[in-house]
Amino acid sequence: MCNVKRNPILQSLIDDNLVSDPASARGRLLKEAARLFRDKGYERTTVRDLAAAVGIQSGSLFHHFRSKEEILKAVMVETIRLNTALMQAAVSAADTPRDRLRALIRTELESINGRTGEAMAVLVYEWRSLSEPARTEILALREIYEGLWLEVLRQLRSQGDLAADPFVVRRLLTGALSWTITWYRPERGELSLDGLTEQVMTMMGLS
Amino acid sequence: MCNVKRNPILQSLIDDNLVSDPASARGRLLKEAARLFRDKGYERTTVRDLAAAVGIQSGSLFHHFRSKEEILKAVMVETIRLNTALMQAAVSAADTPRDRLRALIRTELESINGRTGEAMAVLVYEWRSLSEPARTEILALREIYEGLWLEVLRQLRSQGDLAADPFVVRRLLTGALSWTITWYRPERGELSLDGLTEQVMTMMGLS
DNA sequence: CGATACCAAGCAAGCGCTTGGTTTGTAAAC
DNA sequence: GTTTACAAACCAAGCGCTTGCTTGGTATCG
Repeated sequence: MCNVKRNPILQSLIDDNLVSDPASARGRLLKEAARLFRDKGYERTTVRDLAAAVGIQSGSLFHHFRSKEEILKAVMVETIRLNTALMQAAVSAADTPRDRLRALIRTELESINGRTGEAMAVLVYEWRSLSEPARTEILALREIYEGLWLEVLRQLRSQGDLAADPFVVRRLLTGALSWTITWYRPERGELSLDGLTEQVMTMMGLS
Repeated sequence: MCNVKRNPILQSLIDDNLVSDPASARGRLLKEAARLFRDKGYERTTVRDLAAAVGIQSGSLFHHFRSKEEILKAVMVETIRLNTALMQAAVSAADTPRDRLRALIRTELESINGRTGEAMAVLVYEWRSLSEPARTEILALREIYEGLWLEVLRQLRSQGDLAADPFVVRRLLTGALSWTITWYRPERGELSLDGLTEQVMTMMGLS
C-alpha cells in the first residue's frame, strides 16, 4: 500500500523473504528488540519489555518466536543478510581498490551508526548470549561478509598501498569501526559520516 | 612471606591499598569475578557462580561486598588504576613521540591480552551493566588514562607524523586494540605482541 | 468455519540478597 | 600457658521477587 521510498536492496531482500518487512508485526518486533538489546543488553531485556515495546502481552510473543533466543538470532541473521547485500553493492560500484575500501568503510560505518545501527550493535556485542549451535550458524554467515573485505585489502596490498597484513588490518578495522557506536554522534554535526570515513582512510595513509 | 617476583608498579599500588593483593581473599575473588564476567557476561554470572569459584557459599560473598554490582565496580576501578600506572611508566620510559605511542599501544595490548586481560575486557564490554552513579565514577578515572594517549598523539601531530585528528584516532585505536581480545591468541605463536604492535604502527604509516 | 493473533493467569525455576548462628584467628587478661 | 573476649569469616536455609515460558480461552477476519 503506502510505498514510501525504500532502499531497493532492502526491498529485494524482503521480497525474497530473507529479511522481515519493518512494517509487519514480526519486523516491528525485531526492530524494537534490536533497540532494547543494544540499550540494555540481551540479558537485562525481559520478554515483558519486548512485548510492551510493541504493545502486546508477554505470552503473545511466543506465537511469533519459539524462545527469547530465537528473537536475538533473528535480529542477527537479518542484519548480516542486509549488510552483506549492502556491502556487495558498495564494492561493485567502486572502480579502484582504494575506492572499494572507502566504500566498505563508509558502508559499515553507516550500518553501525545509521538506521540499522541498533541491530548492528547487537550483532557485534551480544553474540556471547547465543547458544553454541546458533553461534556457529551466525559465524558461517559472517564469513561471506568478511571475504568481501579481505579481497579488497589484498588488492590494495598487491598494488603497494597497504604495508600491513590484510588479515590483521581487517580485524583492527572491525574493532575500530564497531567501536564508533560508543562515541560517534552523527546528529551532533561536528563530523559527518564522510568525514569520519576520511579520518579512517587518513589514519591508514590512504587519504 | 613468599615474595614471588611481582611487577613493582603493581606492588606499590597494593602497598597503597589502591589495588587488592591477588593473594588475599578479596583479590582472589576479584580475579575470578573478572574471568567469569568476561566469559559469561555480568548478567549471566550468578552470585552462586562467583561464590563457587572461590569455594564459599553464595551468602558469604556479601561479607566482602554489599552487592553484586559492587564486585563489578571493584574489578573496573582496580583495573583502571593498575593500567593508568602501567601506561604512565611506559610513556616516561620512551624518548620520542613515536616510541611513546608504540609503548602505549604495546602496553594496552598487553593489558588486554595478558594476565589482566579478563578484567580489561570487563572494563570495556560490561560497563552497560553499571548503575548511573557508578558509571560516572568510572568515567572520571578513565579520563586520566585517556589524557595520556591524547598528549602523545598531539605531539605526533605537531611534528607532522599524524595527519588525522588525535581525538578521532584515539577512539579508533581504542576499538581496534580492545577488539583484539576476540581474535588475537598470543599462545598460538603466529604473531607476538611486539609483532602485533608493529602491525598497528605499520597500518598508521609509523613503522 | 478455520486460521491467526492475541489476552489473562500463572507455573516452575532461578535470581540477588538476608538472616541467625557457628567456626576461626588473634591478642589481651589472668 | 591457659583462659577469655571479640571480631572477622563463613555456613545453612530460605525469603521475596523476577524470569522465560505455558496454558486455555477469546476476538478478529477472510
